[in-house]
Amino acid sequence: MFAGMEEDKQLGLRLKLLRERSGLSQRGLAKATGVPNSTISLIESGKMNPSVGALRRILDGLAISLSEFFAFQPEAEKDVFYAAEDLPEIGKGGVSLKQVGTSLAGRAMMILKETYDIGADTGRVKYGHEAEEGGIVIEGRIEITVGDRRKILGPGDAYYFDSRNPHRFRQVGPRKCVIVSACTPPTF
Amino acid sequence: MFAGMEEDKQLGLRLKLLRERSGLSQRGLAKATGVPNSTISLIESGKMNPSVGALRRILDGLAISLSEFFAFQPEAEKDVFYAAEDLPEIGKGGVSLKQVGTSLAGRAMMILKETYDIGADTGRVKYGHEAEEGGIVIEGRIEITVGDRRKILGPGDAYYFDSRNPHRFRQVGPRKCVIVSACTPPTF
DNA sequence: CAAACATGTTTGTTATCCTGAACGATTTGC
DNA sequence: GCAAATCGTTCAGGATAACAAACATGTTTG
Repeated sequence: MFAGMEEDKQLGLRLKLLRERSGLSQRGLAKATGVPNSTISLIESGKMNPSVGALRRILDGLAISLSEFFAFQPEAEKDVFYAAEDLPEIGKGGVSLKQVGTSLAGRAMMILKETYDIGADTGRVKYGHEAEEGGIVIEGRIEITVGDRRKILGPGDAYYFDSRNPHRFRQVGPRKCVIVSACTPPTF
Repeated sequence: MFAGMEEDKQLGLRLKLLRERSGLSQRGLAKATGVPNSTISLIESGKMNPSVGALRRILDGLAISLSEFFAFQPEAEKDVFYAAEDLPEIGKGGVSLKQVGTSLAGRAMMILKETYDIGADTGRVKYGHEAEEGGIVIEGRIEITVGDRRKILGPGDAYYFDSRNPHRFRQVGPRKCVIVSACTPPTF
């Protein structure tokens, strides 16, 4: 036995739902993808933890990308309003990120309220992450480095860049820095 | 050898970038997740096609969901800083919109700093195109109506909705309201 | 310089994914 | 009514992912 049995069950149910939605049987999907029906059965019943490659081949037959598959939420209730204290918070090393929405799943973008403590520094980030990213400084000052460009921004100043560029955020000055930013996942 | 070698290379590269972004070594991530460093090495170098479960355990250590991971795409180019006074401003009836970026062209989203004077009201707005819109209240209070839902938000509170729904923003309380928001542009 | 540490890589061994084939249970056709 | 077809499931096997330990190469430290 292995650890992630519960997660495998969920993954299987998700696949089953998507397969049935497209009107295919396990064998039909097997034929379309070259993956044996037994594999599909085991995955759907949560008895197997598939490899990414196998899952990809199966999803190809459903014309679904891995990104879409994992973003898919059968019963996703999309909230509209979020109280300040309910925003999920991600903290690491003097940087606090408050995230609008519980997850990127099904969202065109993620909005963050970022708080940088005195001296906080994201470190030199060799490579970027999401697709595009921008924001406005609310209070305090921050030094932002994007590629070979560097600038110190204060309240009201803004930035917008392709976040696949290497970038670094470093708080400067006597008070903490607050930024509201947004970043987008690529459609892929 | 197996078929999806190229895909595994990309997957590995992606993981490597994300790991390095968070400043962890292979061994550091291994320790944080319980997954051996050798496994991480093999995955990153594209020599292995990991199971979903293993990948999930690894990504847990990076605080990244599978959904976010597969939505991630490396590449690069384009960046800009904007001084507060250079932000293009659109004003109409007590509402001031400061727009990050001079043009929407080629941008995945538009970021706005919205200032609502006392009593300002957008009236009912409905976008024809498919778009999403969200934001965080910085100061003051505002009543937001989306479809049949209505709520008054204060500093730190947030919202996110499909902007095809009719929506309305109305300042309330004794002081002007400032919001930083983001919305997706029309898909041309 | 040498010892100690850190990094990513490679090597066996074990666990398990993946497969083709066989199995019961329904449904369809004549 | 009895094949024939279709459905999802289960079962041994070869293939390979996952693991622990050793390896190679810097980098830091005394």
